[in-house]
Amino acid sequence: MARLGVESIRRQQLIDATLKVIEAHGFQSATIGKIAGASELSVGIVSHYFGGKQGLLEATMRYLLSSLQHDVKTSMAGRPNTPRERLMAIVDANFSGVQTHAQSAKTWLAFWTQAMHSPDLMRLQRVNERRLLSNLMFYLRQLMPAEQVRTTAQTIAALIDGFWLRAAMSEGRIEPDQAVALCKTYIDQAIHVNNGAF
Amino acid sequence: MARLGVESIRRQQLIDATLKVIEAHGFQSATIGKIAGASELSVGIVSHYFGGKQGLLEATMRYLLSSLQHDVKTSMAGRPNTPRERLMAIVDANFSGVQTHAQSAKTWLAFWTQAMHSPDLMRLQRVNERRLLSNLMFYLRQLMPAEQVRTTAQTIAALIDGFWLRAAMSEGRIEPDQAVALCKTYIDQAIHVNNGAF
DNA sequence: TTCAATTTGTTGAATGCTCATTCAATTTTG
DNA sequence: CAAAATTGAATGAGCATTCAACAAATTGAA
Repeated sequence: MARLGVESIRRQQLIDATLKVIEAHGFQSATIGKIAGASELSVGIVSHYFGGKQGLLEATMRYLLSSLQHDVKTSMAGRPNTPRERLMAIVDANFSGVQTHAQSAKTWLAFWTQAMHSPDLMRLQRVNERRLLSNLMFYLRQLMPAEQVRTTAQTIAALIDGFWLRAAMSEGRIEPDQAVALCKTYIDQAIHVNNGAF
Repeated sequence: MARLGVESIRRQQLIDATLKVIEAHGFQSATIGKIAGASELSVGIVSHYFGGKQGLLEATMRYLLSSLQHDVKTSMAGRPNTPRERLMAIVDANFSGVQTHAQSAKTWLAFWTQAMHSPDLMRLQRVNERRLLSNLMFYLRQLMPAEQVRTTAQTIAALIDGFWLRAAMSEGRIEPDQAVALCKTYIDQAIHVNNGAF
């Protein structure tokens, strides 16, 4: 019965171990040996299921990105379907991972850095960035003049990234709650200002 | 005559070479060998002047941070001494490095990542962050109610970091000019909104 | 059911590579 | 010639990858 199950179980074990090791020891010293140890499997298994270390790292980033997508959907599920609420849900989702795993921002940052020298990771990163941007623009379009939409979306995206970075650098000491609050404050400001108040 | 000069010349040669190599090959593969090659010196010289690779990396980050400080001073020099102009000068300075060296954002990002697992680099990073924040707060205090100052400063700082990150990820394709413009737009919005308009 | 045969899953020692560091030898400077 | 500066081959540590050997699960014939 476990024929098809074993493979996905092992893959997830290794991805979880990778995240754990990167959080604990940093990307540079996340070796196959440590990852295998953390997963209670052997070093050889990595090549078997992922073809090598690089494959495991890419799968791990894919997992992080899809988790984020999942968080966005979950965050939107129980809320009123208004443009403003949708924007707030996106902000919440982008910081919900930090709350559960206080140090996961470290992992993101490591992947961003790594992505700059790996075409595959870079591609993943871009897809995600575009999705966030077009998501934001879709809702902003319903709240302000068309010519303000793109720049506002870019600013929100930059804000999210900036606070993530801060969260990563501060060893978890910056409160995600605060970052969320400041992002939301900016969104309300932007809606207000771009409706003739400025 | 060159007794005291040689040391500082060699140090700067090696720091320049380090920046060049990181920009070209990435932080991970910036080896002593490549750095020595780029500086046209030998591998042994690194230990001689910096005690080892880690020492060279720290010195390089110190150099980047002091360059940024220098850019801030320069940027402020020829402008009216009003709070708003000072804020704009800070924004300009934070993106002037990107303009001259299109890929230096990569180096910053690499150092940020590295800093998270090196107490010395982390300390440098924190000092710099505090300086930026208190700088911003000093001028914002003259432009808005006291209770808005800290959060506005944090938002501006996050915006700057966020756009830097974007610049780094986009392989230099995001225009620093645009980032500067959006930061400035936010500052003017914040000044406006926090003076009773919202 | 029982037990080999076969397939599937897993191990970890051996291999070979990259790299930082060291330091005796060499060159340059004063 | 003494001191300072520089070299780069030698060393050894750390690491990813490989693969022959082992273990577990599955099958099917008796």
